[in-house]
Amino acid sequence: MVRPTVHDIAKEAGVSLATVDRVLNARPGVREKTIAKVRKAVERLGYVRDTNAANLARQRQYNFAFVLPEGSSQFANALQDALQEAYSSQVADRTLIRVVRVPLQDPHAIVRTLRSLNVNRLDGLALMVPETPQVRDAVSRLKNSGVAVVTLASDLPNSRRDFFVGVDNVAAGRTAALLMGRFAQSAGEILPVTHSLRSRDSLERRLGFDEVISNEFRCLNVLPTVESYGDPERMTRVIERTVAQRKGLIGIYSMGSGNTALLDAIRNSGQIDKLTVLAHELTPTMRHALRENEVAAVIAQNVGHLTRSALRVLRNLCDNFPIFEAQERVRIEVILRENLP
Amino acid sequence: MVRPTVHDIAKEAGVSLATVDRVLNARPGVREKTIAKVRKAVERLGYVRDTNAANLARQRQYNFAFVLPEGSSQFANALQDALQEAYSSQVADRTLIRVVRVPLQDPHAIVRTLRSLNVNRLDGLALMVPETPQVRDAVSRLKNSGVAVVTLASDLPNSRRDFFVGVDNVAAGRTAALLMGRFAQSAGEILPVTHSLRSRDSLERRLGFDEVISNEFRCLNVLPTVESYGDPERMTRVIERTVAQRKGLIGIYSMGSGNTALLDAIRNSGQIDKLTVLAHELTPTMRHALRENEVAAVIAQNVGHLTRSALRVLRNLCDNFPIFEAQERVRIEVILRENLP
DNA sequence: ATTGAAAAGAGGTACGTTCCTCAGATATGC
DNA sequence: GCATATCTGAGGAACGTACCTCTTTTCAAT
Repeated sequence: MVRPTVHDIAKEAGVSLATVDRVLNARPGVREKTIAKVRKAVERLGYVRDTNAANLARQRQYNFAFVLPEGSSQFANALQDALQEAYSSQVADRTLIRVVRVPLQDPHAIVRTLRSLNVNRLDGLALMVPETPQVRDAVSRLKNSGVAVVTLASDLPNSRRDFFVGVDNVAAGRTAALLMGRFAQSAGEILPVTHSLRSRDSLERRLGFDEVISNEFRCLNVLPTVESYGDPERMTRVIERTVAQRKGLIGIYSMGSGNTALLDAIRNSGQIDKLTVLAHELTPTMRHALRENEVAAVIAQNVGHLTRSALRVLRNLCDNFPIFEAQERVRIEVILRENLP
Repeated sequence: MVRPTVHDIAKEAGVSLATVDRVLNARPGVREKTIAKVRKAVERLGYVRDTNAANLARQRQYNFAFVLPEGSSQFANALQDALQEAYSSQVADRTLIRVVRVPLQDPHAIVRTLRSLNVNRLDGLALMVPETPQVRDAVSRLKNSGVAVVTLASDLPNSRRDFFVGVDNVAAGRTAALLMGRFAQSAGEILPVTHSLRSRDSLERRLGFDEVISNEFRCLNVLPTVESYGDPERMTRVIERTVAQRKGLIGIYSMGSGNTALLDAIRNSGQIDKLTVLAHELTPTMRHALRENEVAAVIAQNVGHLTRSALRVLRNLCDNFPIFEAQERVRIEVILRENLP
């Protein structure tokens, strides 16, 4: 009982191999009746296409680019590492990946980069940048050139992007709130921090966080969000001032990047072991802070899943295949000191 | 810049294609120096074997069996579903999987099942059963017949099994303890429950749990473990009695299966919203309980990962390939109401 | 120098699919 | 009935690797 091949189908349907091939690959030039015959034979024999052989023969090359934030972003570094790993394993076979890093705070530089991509040599693009009108336009241009576009981790909901790969950030914020509420041993104030609320992910997390806190943990009071705009010194100043002045402060919720500076500031305030600190993304900094009990929990998304999902979606978009949304839903992971991977 | 092939390696190393093939597939008949030459060429060119072509040419068929607990185990059902899914996707191609369910409480039935496996038609076995001397012997027999054996979710550490696929259950217990300690709003007693401490996973979780509670949460007192031995009525009786009598009870930690009966019992006690309940494995029962706020958190392992990992490990064992332990380390997931997948 | 085993080369076929060409068949419109 | 367009058939060449046989080379021990 071996697996049937296209040859078996051809014999069973009483047609030639070429016709079977045309039917299986939905190429034109076959009558409806003949198509039905082949379909029946496929069903009767339980034929399943051998994807190994198909991929080998097809020799399809996917050219993808990943545009990620530049420099100090540990999360982006982790993503790039995951891509490298996908590349050297079989996950990314027949796909060429180019990673471009762009400065987060400079929308024009981002757009320049997006413009510089050679759309003739590009099948798909994965994008992790803040939402600005210029970026939306650039995405529109790429879509017009027939490039598949997915947003990664941070969505651009009003752009023409094809798909968003990443966690539901509202739910991530809700998860953070639930943890904050349950961990808190008394009433008090919570300070939300991020590099910028222009980043869609931060904004959505804040929404989710507020929702749960205001519905279920009335004794907690969420302060206005502190934005650092990627400036460590600004972060340090604001945190030190707030911690010193706000005597009712019991927790800090970091919704974006820049956690290294944030943690340093909290440490300097001398209050780190009195505060419940929650943050996102499992970077080396957060890993260390978890071990030291400085951070209560980290809400993370698995960068390996993220990259694999992005690649899968981009490939399917290129081939006009359907996307199985359930499979692409990235999980919200809760990392504590004891389940650090 | 296309991917290099074996031909390119042969040219680069200055040897013939046959020699490259011998080196890549670890066949004998090549001098150390030549092996080194080929290895260098592989590295210089960044050669990665095209697994599509390799699998196509190899025509290898793997025959695997999965022995899982019978009947009511929702976790085992989830595992079987995950296997089915792996089977119908490309994850399990060229592998034949047979699933056998055995009664957990009957070591002799388990051994009978293991004996009934035709070792000539079997390349590998994944096993999820409690640890008994008879099972250890059966594993030994299978190993003598050249069958690769991995334990799944629940380990058999003193057997001759090749590998354990599953979470570090001590760490899972520690994670539960950390959550229990942080969630608890006052001092009090914690009741640990399981179907049987003979199950290696329950035992280890209890160890990890006690470690963290006794080191860090002195105000919590862990009671002796209640064992239900798979009997729902016994479970109901014991739980109802304990909840009624122990006024200081603030939490319940379920380390094993049988959570449906456990939850029913707690519900009947009328104390469910005063108790912090933690349990393992994300079954439909637990999913519902999380949504209803009856359970604070579930510590889970991803059954998809588990099965994929088991398959990968079994295949590598069959081919005498190395196992990348880091990749096979299954994560301990913390599931709350808000990050339910 | 001769021998012999180990090492390396040369060349081939096979895996199942894709995709191509070219020829022959069938249907359609006039 | 004939031209024309549309289907279908036949055959074959790839894709990259595995694995086979049969030679030839290498190199150390005699």
